[in-house]
Amino acid sequence: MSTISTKDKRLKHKEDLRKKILEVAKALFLKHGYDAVSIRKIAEKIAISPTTIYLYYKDKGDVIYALHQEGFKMLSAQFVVLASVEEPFERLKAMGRSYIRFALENPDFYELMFIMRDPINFIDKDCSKEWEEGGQAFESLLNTVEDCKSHGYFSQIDLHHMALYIWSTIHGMCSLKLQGHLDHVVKTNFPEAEKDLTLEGAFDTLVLILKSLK
Amino acid sequence: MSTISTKDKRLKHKEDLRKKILEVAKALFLKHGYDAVSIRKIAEKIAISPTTIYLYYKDKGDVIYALHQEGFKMLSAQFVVLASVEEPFERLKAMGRSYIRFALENPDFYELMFIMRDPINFIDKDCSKEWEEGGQAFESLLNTVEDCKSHGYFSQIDLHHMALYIWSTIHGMCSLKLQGHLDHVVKTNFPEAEKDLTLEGAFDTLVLILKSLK
DNA sequence: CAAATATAATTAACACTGTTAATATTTAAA
DNA sequence: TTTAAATATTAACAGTGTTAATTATATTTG
Repeated sequence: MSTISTKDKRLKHKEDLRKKILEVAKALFLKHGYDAVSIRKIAEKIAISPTTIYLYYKDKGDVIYALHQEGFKMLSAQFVVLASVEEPFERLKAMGRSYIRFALENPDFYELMFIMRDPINFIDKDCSKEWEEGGQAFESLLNTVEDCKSHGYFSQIDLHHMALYIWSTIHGMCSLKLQGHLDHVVKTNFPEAEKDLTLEGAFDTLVLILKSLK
Repeated sequence: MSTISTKDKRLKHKEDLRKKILEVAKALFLKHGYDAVSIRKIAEKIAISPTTIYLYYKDKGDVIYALHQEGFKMLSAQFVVLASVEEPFERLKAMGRSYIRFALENPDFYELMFIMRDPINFIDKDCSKEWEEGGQAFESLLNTVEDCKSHGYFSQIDLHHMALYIWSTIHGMCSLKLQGHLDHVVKTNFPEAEKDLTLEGAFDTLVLILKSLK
C-alpha cells in the first residue's frame, strides 16, 4: 500500500520537475528571447544541476520542441472560438486577423513555430511523432476555404492550392514584419503618405483580392 | 619613391586579406552552412590567428553582413537581365520565377538575406549605411508593378500595397519551403493526387490570381 | 532491520563559441 | 639606428551543449 503511494509520489515528482523545467524555459524565452534558453540558465533558475535536465529531456532541441508545441496549442485555441462564425468568408477573414494578432503578440513563439528550423528538424529526426498540432491548424484553414468554395468563392482554384496560397501570403507578411524587413522597406521605399502601413493594412490588400475572386 | 610602393603593397595586402577572410567565410558557409562560419574556423583555414580577423571586421556580424551583401548582389544581377522583357506582366512573372529559382539554388543565401535577423540587426545598429542593395531590389518590383498598372492590371489596388503583397506571397512560399514546412504540410494534409506540389506549382496559383486582376 | 539494487542527481571534463586585453613582432618614419 | 606606428599573436574570460564517471537517494529484496 505505502509502496504504491511512494511510487506515485516519485512519478508525480518526475512529472512536476519535467513541467517545471519547461515552465522556466518558457519564462526565460518570453523574457529574454530564444538565446536566453540555455540549459545552464534553466538549471540555475530551478536550482538543479544542468545535467539533470538531460534526464528529463533528450537534448536542448527536445526542450525547444516542447515550447514549440505550446505555441501551436495557443494558436489552435484562438482558432477554435472562430468556428462559431457562420459565414465562411467572414470566418476566413477572422482566422487571418487572429493569425496576425498571434504573430504580433507572440513574436518569439511565432518565430519558433514558423521561422526557425530547429523544431521541425527535431520532428523529422524523431519520426515517431506525427505532429498533430501542426496538421490540425492547416486542417482548420482547409475546412474554411472549402466552405468558401461552396459559397461561390475561389471557384477556379483548387482547394489545397488556395489554402496554401492564403497561408503563404499571410505568413510572408508576418515573417517580413517580425524580421524587420517590412519596416525597412516601408521606411526606404514607401512614399510619405503611406509610411504608416501596418500588418493589418497589408492584410486588407489580401482581403480585397480574395473578395474579387468570388 | 620606394616608400610609396611599399605603402601601396601594405594597403593591397590589407585589402587582399580582407577579401580572403570573406572568401573563406563564404566557402565554409556554402559547404557546411551558417553554423560553420566561426571566427576560429575561418582563421584556421587561412592560417592566421582568430583575433586577426577583428582587425579587418568589427565582429562576426560584420562578416555575416558582408556575405549578406554578396547575396543581394547575386539576386540583383538576376533581376537586371529581366529588364529586357517588354511586356510588364511577363516581366513580373519572370521576376517571380527568378526569385524562386534563387531561393532554391541558394537556400543558405536566401536564409541569410530574408529569414535571419542578424544581418538586418547589424544594419540597424550601424545606421550609417543606407543599404542600397535591398531597396534597389524592391524598386525593381515597384517599377514592374507600376508598368503592369499602366497596362490595366491591379487597377483597384494601390501600387505600393500591391508590390508588398506580391513580395509577401512569394517570400511566404519560399520561406515555408526552405524551412521544411511546405513539404510537411503537403505530406500530411494534401491528397495523394497532389503530393507532387512544387514551389513553381504554388507560384502558378499566384499567377492565376494576379491574371484575374486585370 | 540491513544489504543489494535501481533510480536520480551531481561533479568533472571535453570541445566548442565570440570577444577583449596585453604582449610580441614587423614595418615605416625620424 | 633609434623611435614610433601598424599589425599580428598569445592568453584569457565567460559562455555554450553534451557525455562519462561518480555520488547520493530511494526502493526492493534477503
